[in-house]
Amino acid sequence: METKFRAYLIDAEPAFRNREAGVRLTFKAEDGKRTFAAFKAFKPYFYLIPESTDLEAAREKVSKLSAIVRGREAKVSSVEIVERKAGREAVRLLKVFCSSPGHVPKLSEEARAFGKTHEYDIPFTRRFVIDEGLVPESLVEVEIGAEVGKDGKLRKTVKRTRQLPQSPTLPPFKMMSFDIETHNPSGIPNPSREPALMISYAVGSPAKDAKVITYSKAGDKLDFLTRVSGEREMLEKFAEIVRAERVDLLCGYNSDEFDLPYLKERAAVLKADFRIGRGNRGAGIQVKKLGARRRSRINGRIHFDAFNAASILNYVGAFKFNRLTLGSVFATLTGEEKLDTKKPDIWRAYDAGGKGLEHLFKYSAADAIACSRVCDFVLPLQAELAKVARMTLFDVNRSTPGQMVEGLLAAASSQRGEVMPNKPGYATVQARQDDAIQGAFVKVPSPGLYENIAVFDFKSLYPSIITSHNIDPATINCPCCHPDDAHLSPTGNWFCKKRRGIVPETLDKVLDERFEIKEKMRKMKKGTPEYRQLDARQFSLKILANSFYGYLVYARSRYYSREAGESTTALAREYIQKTMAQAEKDGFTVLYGDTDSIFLLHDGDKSGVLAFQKKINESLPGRMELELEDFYPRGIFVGKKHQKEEKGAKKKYALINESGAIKIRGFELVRRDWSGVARTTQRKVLEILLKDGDMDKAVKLVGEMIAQLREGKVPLKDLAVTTQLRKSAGSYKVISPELAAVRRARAAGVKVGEHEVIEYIISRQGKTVSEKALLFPMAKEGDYDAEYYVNNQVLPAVLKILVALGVDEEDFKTKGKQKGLGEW
DNA sequence: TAATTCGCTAGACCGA
DNA sequence: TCGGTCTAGCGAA
Repeated sequence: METKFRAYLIDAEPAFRNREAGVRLTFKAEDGKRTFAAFKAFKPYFYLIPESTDLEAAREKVSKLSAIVRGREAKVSSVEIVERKAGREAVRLLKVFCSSPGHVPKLSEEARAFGKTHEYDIPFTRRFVIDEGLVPESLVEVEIGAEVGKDGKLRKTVKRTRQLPQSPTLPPFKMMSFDIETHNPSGIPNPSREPALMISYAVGSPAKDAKVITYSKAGDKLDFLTRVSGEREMLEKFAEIVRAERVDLLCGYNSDEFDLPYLKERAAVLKADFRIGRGNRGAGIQVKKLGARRRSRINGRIHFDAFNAASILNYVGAFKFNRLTLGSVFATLTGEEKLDTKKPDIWRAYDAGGKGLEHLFKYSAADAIACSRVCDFVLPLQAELAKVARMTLFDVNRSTPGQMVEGLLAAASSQRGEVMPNKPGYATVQARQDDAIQGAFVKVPSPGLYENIAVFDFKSLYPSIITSHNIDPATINCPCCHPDDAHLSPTGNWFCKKRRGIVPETLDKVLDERFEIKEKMRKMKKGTPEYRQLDARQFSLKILANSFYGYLVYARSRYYSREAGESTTALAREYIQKTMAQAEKDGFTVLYGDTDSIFLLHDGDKSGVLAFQKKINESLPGRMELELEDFYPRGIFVGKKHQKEEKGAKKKYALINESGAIKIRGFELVRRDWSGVARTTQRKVLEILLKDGDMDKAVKLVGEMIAQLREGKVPLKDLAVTTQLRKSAGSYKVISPELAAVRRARAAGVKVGEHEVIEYIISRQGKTVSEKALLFPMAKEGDYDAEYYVNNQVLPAVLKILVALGVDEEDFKTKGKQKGLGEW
């Protein structure tokens, strides 16, 4: 029996058959109807560059290597002599095969006695995907054969795979989201003793409704409940549903760390039949420690943790979430509110029963739906990241940007016939972290109100510098080029003009593809599934492109080069400063600039501005390009807090464009660690000044706000300051207001987790700000220190703006008094 | 085992 | 009580 067809390769796991190493590949048929897995044999290996020039002799010795791995003998299975490039050199070296992926670490360590080892730490399935030329989560042609095993059963084997041209489509996964609620009066989840109370789930994408499995007898009017007789039955029911629905992708929120490990342990405690995976392999959940976190794999299905996706996207700046809770992420992505409940209320509501418990059922169902919606949002992006980085969706969902860039470079290295550089050891990492690389140039602005501003920025500045100057750890100061005839950097280093480095070459491809996609998208109808997937693809390429510079100077990078990094930023500073100088020469006033942007004052004649842009672009090398961001009729810059001079504050400005859209950066109003009252007042003042330029109106508004504060009318939610304790509460040197508030709350018995994002207000009780700080849940409506909010929040936020626009500070305060607003 | 540096600001802390 | 310095957090790019 042999069949050939087209299917999506959706997962790859290490596997064995008849003691032979290989991978278990999971495919989803192109029409979405069938999911199936098959085995393909694949031998793990590593490279050895022997010290001795006698390769044959080295090969003899290495083939006899053995080691003890977990009490058993591990032997080298075979050794080949191959040719690869390492750095600038072409070398002949040994490719050492082992019989199990688990033997590679030990055997490569033994092999170090004979020379330098490489690529011994490339994850096995990633190695397979690259060597086989496959792109995970995309369509492949696959030939499946069947053979009869020793036990007489028929087993599917992958005979051959062929990668098909990539198209941006999401594999037709059968999706299911889920969420659990647990009983934890102590505040700390304890799966060995405390039961899981309910499991909610939602099937499909988009999921229409959620169901809740429970063994509670309450809530008989709720039609979305599935009742079972006990906790064990609940677990078994859930596993049964996952199997019956033939789920490919099970999505949770923080389920790597919480839900799945919890269920796994409950199943063990209760001896439940919890076969949630595919195949007959026990519970089917494997929980592995991954640094400080855990990751949970389900055999034969993709476990997708939307929390991981949200936190990475937040980290790289693709999205900005206030908090990484499901509710907050859901609200930011969909603009909707989710039914909420406080954590301690869960077990209380459950124990109390009645209405509270009904609310809890609804809350749990809402969580499953919210999780499903978040997943719908981030999944296309993660799938495209997986394709670009050549990792499975499961892996990419747990990867940092650094690991994704590394995945991409690993594939490029193999294609170029190179051996990858090794990861640095502990001492090297430490040394690399010692002193910082000089970064960007930021021009000091002068405070004031300006008219006719044009803003330019260099398109993908660092990536375009890297590709246009061939910046790479292996092209730096090459012996084949004379510095005068190479790409020269202000640091004195030069980069080869004859051979392309792996970093610029790979980055170039990423940028080229993104450009092509954006071009294609311009001609398409927006909102179609195809358009959305293309958008996800271009976005994932953007994220990756922007991570290359970071990877070059990241201490754990395989392609680290301090000099290459320094050259990138030095060139960036040079380009922006030269462009600014040219602008001045051409009669413009340069207002401001930060890293890759330039703010010019012009006389209202846009053609002059465009002519300047054209001239600059003609002088730029490679793919470097100066883009016109927008024209702004008005803009405001302010002074620094403690500075009498005329110098302005960097990274702080407000602009209004010709259609009236306002762009604000750096001001207190964009910062969560300022109160709502200060932020809204500042926003309104800026809007008035940018739109109507009416200073009296702005001043009046401030006065009104102050009066309201003093009358005690402002609600607590507008007074809360949000911040995070980024260290453990015990390790602080200085007791800040937020720390004091957390300590007070804990002393009163309120649970506050480490590193939690918290909100606090400044009450009237106490002398210093710290003494007055109270966590939001402990504060009482009306009990706030009005003078603090006037003098330390509202006034500092607006004064600098008013002063920058010519208001005299003393005069302003006197006027305030005359209008009967009290003293400040 | 989360790419980087630059910059602003607060409130605490400390010594005179 | 003051003014300078330090610690810490968040945002721009």
